[in-house]
Amino acid sequence: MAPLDRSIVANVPIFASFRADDLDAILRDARSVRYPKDSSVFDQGSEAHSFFVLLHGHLRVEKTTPQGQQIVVRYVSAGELFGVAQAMALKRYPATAIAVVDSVALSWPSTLWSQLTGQFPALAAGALQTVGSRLQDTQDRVLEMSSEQVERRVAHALLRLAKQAGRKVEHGVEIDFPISRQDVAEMTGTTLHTVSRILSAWEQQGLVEGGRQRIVLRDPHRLFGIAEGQGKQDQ
Amino acid sequence: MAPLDRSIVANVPIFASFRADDLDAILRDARSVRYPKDSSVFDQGSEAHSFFVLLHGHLRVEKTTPQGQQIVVRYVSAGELFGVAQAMALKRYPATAIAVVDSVALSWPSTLWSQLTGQFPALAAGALQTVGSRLQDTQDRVLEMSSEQVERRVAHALLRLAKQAGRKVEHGVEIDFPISRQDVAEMTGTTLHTVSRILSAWEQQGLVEGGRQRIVLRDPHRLFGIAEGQGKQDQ
DNA sequence: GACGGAATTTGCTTTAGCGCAAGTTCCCAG
DNA sequence: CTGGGAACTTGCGCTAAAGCAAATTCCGTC
Repeated sequence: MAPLDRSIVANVPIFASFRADDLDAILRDARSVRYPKDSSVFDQGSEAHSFFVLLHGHLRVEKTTPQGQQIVVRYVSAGELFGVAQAMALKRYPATAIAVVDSVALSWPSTLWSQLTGQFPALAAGALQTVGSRLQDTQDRVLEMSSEQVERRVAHALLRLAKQAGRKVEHGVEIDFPISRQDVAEMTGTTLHTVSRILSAWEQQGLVEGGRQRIVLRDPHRLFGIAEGQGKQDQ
Repeated sequence: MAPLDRSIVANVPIFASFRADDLDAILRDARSVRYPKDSSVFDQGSEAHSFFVLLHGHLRVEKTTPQGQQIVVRYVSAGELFGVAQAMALKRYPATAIAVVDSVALSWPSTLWSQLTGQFPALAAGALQTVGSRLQDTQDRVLEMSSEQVERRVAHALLRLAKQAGRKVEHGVEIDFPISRQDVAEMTGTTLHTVSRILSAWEQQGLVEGGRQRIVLRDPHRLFGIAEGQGKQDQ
């Protein structure tokens, strides 16, 4: 295995506060792995053998019921810690992570978690923050699903995606990875039909621009208005 | 402040693995506070001054949108760690915690968190587990809200409540604190009307027994059937 | 022991958005 | 460049559950 240079994690927030030699020590146990588009990094229900940091690309994390119903839990972007099941005392991964574009991740054996956190308390603190902010996001999502109608939820979802993985293009912000209507439906608790209808309507009004697995926000500001509920009285 | 004896945390899982003298050290900085029924332990948006362990009673944790829509995030039972906002790098509490019965909690100043976790790594590990399992629960809730209809969600919610805070009574399991139809609605993302209708129907069938802020499960097994979707074809 | 308010029940009406079905478009593979 | 399948669109009918409204029950209080 080629030794990993610490420069590769320069943009990983969780390692930002680490000293150079500590970083080297941590990276000694890491492996860098390439995940081609549409391959899985880990699968729901399989043994939680590793934890990861994403270096390049984007992952979709999805969760399926025994009956086959599926949701998109979240998207992972470069620099994020993920797959920390072991740290939460889980033996198995509670969800599946799929690369939506060619991606690269660092991985460590789960067995090292307790050793590393013992040695580097900042790692435990960082993980707690990561998990905490995910908890916040998920609770906000519950609140949203309880109180907002579908159109507003979709608007919120798109704005969040744009913020997390938006790329400025000529006439707006494009979501920087392939995403289908079905994916948006699974993020917002609705059906691909309803998402398609909503996006079509928005496209009419010049709010977004669609395409096959492609969404461009042309007017994020007005979209924000819809997300906040100011969208219906004046239109 | 009276010194706290370590016996009072005998039933707190997060402290289970601690040595007696470490426990004493931790308890030196703790305060024991009584919260009468309906009083708040902390309020959404206020400064996260403390973190807590619940010794006696039950709390309802609720979250409100700027527009006033509210959900019940969860119920806290004795022995649980809560209010760890600071540990997740939050300056303010993201929700409100209300005592639903007279309750007692230990509290520590948030400022001690980093010091204590530095000194006792098991505390950080325990917090990570706590937050992790909450994240799991919340994600399951999203999955449930996306894929199940209201009746099944209510069944799931009641079964969870019974498991967490059920008390065996003559003809079933009673939820051991006052809980209104409105509360159940806010746990399941529906309205009190719908919950009332569902409970009335179940009462007809002898599945539950209602009352003012009171729910007794008379036939948890059949309720489980409904929760899992086997409830509709044979009835 | 009557009063007042909160909690609950229940009927009726309405509707958002789901399910089904039938296209259409677009991309990739051969 | 042609065929096939996946992604997407769109129309239509239906229903679960929300919204609205009005009783009714229950409990603590004065």
